[in-house]
Amino acid sequence: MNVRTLCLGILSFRQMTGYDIRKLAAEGNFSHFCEANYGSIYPALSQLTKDGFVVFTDEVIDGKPPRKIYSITDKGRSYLFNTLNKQPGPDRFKSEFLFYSLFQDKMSPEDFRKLLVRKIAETRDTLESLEKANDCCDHQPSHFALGYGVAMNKAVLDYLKNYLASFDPTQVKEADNLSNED
Amino acid sequence: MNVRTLCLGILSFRQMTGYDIRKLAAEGNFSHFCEANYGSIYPALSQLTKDGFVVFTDEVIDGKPPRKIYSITDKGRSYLFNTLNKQPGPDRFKSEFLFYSLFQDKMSPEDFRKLLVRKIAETRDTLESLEKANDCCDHQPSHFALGYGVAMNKAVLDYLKNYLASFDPTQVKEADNLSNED
DNA sequence: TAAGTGATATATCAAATTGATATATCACTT
DNA sequence: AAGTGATATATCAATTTGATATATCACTTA
Repeated sequence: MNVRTLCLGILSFRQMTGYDIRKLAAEGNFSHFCEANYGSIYPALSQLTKDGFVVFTDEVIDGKPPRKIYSITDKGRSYLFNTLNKQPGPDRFKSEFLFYSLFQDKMSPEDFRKLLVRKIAETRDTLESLEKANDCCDHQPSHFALGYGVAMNKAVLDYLKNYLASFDPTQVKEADNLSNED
Repeated sequence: MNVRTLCLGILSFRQMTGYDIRKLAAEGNFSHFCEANYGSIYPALSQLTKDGFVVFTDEVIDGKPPRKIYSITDKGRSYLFNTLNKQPGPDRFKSEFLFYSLFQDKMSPEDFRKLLVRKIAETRDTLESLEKANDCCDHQPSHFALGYGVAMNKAVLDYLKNYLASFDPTQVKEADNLSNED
């Protein structure tokens, strides 16, 4: 699925700017299972406009930066639902952390432990943000996807904590106290 | 982490051809947490050769296609371990399936159920392959990463099965009988 | 009040990567 | 003898990433 279809899908929920789409797809709840940046979103919107799948209105309000507000058209909607009838491709998971873990025996135990502790903190933060989002939108379309993310991250967090505990039981607390933001 | 580092890491375990690397990174056990294709691997190997991080020997055996067997150099090894000292980037997860799930209320229940059943079969196949791989290589460097994948896919499988059950209890068996290979 | 920071907003571009395709040989089956 | 599938290298258009440029506004802080 390319960025054009992603934009079309997001615009099917409500009209918005390219900036808004990027926020959803790189920071918001959508970002847990899709990704897109300005460099692909703006060209995608241009192409979709050319194809008649979306239209935009220039909003020029005095004292605000001008915006292009994109809306999906009937043609775009029917193209989207046609795409959605095809089978989705497989999930894709990339983890630099797991690649690093292959070299555990080339690192000092100290270094690997640090890696684990950081990953635990990161996973816990992700999990918390997913749970929070899931509580807020009980009947939203994203409820199922958020629950999927919660289940996945819970399992990963357990696995990591258990591994750290078997590695060194005194260190589980360290991860609990480390915020991921530093 | 780019494909050059990926190749370097894989070559640090043993010498092999570009074709072998691609198999690991697109089909083998490595493919569960990293990805690369010919189009990025061969250019990466050229660059690594230019940089002196790897060397290759031309193997020309009569009655076999000629191969370039790449090995990591000391310079390459030290560059790799230097890279591994940096912090790994965050995991990346992309799921076309979850994106599709956002449009559940735009689909017929029948269509969404089919989507679920297929995903369950796919996840079960992935899980089985990970468990099998993990059993074979108890003390391999990939043991931790495979366990991570097992934990993740188990949780996802449970979540999907529970959702399907709540959706329609008679259909859980259908997923159990459906092979993913069709 | 001036300066600085961070959010909003659009846009572009080099570099990296994907996904497909081309080419060729060998092993195996039909 | 023909066809299929695995081994093996290589290229390329299209897509995507990640960074950067530009500009305005809101807010804080010195």
